[in-house]
Amino acid sequence: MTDEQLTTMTLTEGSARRAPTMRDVASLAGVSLKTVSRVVNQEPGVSPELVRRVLDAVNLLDYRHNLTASSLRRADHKTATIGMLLEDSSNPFSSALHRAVEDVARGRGTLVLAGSSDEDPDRQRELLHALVSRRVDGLIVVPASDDHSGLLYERRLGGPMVLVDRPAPEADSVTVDNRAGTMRALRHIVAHGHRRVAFLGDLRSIWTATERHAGYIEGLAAEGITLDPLLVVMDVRGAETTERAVSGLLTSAEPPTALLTGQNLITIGAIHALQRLGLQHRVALVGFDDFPLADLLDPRVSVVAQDPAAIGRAAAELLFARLDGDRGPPRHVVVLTRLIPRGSGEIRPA
Amino acid sequence: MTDEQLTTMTLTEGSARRAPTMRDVASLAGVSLKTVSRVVNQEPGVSPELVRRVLDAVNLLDYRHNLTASSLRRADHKTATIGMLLEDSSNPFSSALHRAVEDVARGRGTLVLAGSSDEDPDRQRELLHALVSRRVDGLIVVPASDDHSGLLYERRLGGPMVLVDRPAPEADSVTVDNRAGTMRALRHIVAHGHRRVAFLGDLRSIWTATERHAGYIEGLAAEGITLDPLLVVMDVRGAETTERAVSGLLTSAEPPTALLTGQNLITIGAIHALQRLGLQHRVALVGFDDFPLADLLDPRVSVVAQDPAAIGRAAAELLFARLDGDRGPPRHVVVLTRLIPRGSGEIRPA
DNA sequence: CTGAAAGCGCTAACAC
DNA sequence: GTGTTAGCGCTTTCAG
Repeated sequence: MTDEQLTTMTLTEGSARRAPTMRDVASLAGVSLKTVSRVVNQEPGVSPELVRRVLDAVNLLDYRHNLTASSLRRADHKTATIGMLLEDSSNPFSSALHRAVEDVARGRGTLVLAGSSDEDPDRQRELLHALVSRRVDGLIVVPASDDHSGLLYERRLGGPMVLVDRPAPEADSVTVDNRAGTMRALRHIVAHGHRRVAFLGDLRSIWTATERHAGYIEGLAAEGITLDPLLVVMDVRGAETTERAVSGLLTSAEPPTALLTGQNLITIGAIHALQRLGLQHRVALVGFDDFPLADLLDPRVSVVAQDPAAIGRAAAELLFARLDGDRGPPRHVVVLTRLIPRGSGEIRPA
Repeated sequence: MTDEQLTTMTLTEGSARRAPTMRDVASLAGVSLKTVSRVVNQEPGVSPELVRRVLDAVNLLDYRHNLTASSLRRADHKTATIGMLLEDSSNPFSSALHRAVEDVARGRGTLVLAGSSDEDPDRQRELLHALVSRRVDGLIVVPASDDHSGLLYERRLGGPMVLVDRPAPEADSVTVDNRAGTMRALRHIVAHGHRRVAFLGDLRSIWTATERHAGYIEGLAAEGITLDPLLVVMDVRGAETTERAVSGLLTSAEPPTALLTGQNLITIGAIHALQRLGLQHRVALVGFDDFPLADLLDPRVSVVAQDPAAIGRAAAELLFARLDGDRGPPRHVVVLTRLIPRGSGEIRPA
């Protein structure tokens, strides 16, 4: 590039100037396009003198490497971007997951393209399509409902995929010990003298909900307590319906003396109901999944805590192992939950 | 594509098959590449018969449009992806923001590439670079600290940029009425009989922290109360340091009768300290920024609430207006905060 | 060590 | 309506 050309570019700065390309850098530095490519990609074997000239030109022009063009031509077609399908990026579990994945990805120079499915299979399909169209290197997915078929089909086309929170035999997955965690919670409650423990669970279409429900059933059996179907409410969704369900339970003829809630928002709804009835210090409560400020409430809320950061990290590491060429059979990581007694779960029956 | 070729492809299905391209679709459908492009991009003027043949071939081959190649060639160079720089995707304010932007973007067929800067300018630069390299169509940024220079410089190169939470004259921005909101909170506290109101603020390097501090000062003046410097603690970061600061204030010779906290985590730290001292029902508290479960605590926490969803929506709409060609001067949207009295802010002095 | 030519998968601009 | 040609910005391949 001659001085005259450079001047012209400077003059047109105000307008929407075309972004400089490698060619521009090359002609300004007086080298070939390929040499610029080598420097930009930090390939070895370029003389220090040329490296300097190229770098100077890069700075002068504010050249920014175009990864979209790069990955198009590149043999491995990698975009250094992974996709993530969340249930809802605004809920604390999802966002902690997202953050953990982001942190692992950053260490590998990779960015995360995330979307929220809201448990809607259509939305999930749409997002999946959008991510595949952008040729993400791999996917981390919290599957909406249990329709894994479309998901696994798409996996055949795109790169590797790691399932989170809900497993499938054919794919890598990271889940928690839902049954064992729930059983431990039940044992804990029973150890404090309760025999009538109600269980409130999420939509039965969600795998974790049925697993936790199963854990409750197994736990009762292990403790030699007969299941009372009236104490089980499934398909509870969100805080509001939970409030009604809990109120119904507690004002019934034979109310439970303790509650075991199968999910975050259900726990919060239950607390609302207990407070409204003034029973928060008389009815025991253990929730599955921890939440912020659980230790600031009165009573402090006992929970079976998941570790979303550990889950996210595990998922990301599985994915990157695949991207590094691991062709082994599907791996299924189970991250353990932890019972945190804080007060609400240690209330004894009247 | 002949039948023989198709058979060969089917046979190699098990191995890592190259993803089908438009050419593959074209030859299978017996049309030109351009016709496939027209169908895939839903351009008008293709006979129904050919549309059908192309679509059949697409389904048969599981063809997925390659957006990276498309945007490279396309005149506008749009990638249908926007970048978002957050403080920390795992905190509730950031994730609500993210979600709101995602929702607006979805309506425009656009995906969101997000990263967390953790208030670190280096990390911010790095992420910015990564986003620009991927040629995002535009950026929504919650600036780390107040070093806007690098940010605005990058803006000249890339597409449009909207600043959130911290404004700059040269760029579009969405902020909240930090001063007015804080003044309203102070007036509210004073109206309940307090004269000694302490203020705890975040790092002075953060614009919102200084604005809220200024609101406190102005509020005092408006109420005719002399500022007592001993009641002001700035540069409080996180829950722990807050706890120490609050304990110090409340055990001093002339303790405050009310607390005004300038940020989420500071409010929570203050509650911890108050609970530890058993003063939560004696010292009034109003926090800037709402948080989940604030209405489940005892006492319920009065706050000046921001509306992260509205902020995110506004930011996304500003950005898409620019992407639609708006070349007007920078616009600065201010989203109003709202005082929510819940109990803690209505405690009267002893 | 450096460079010229070809082409990644797609769309723009023009033929027909 | 449909097809042909050129080329987006880059990396690959291969020649020097």
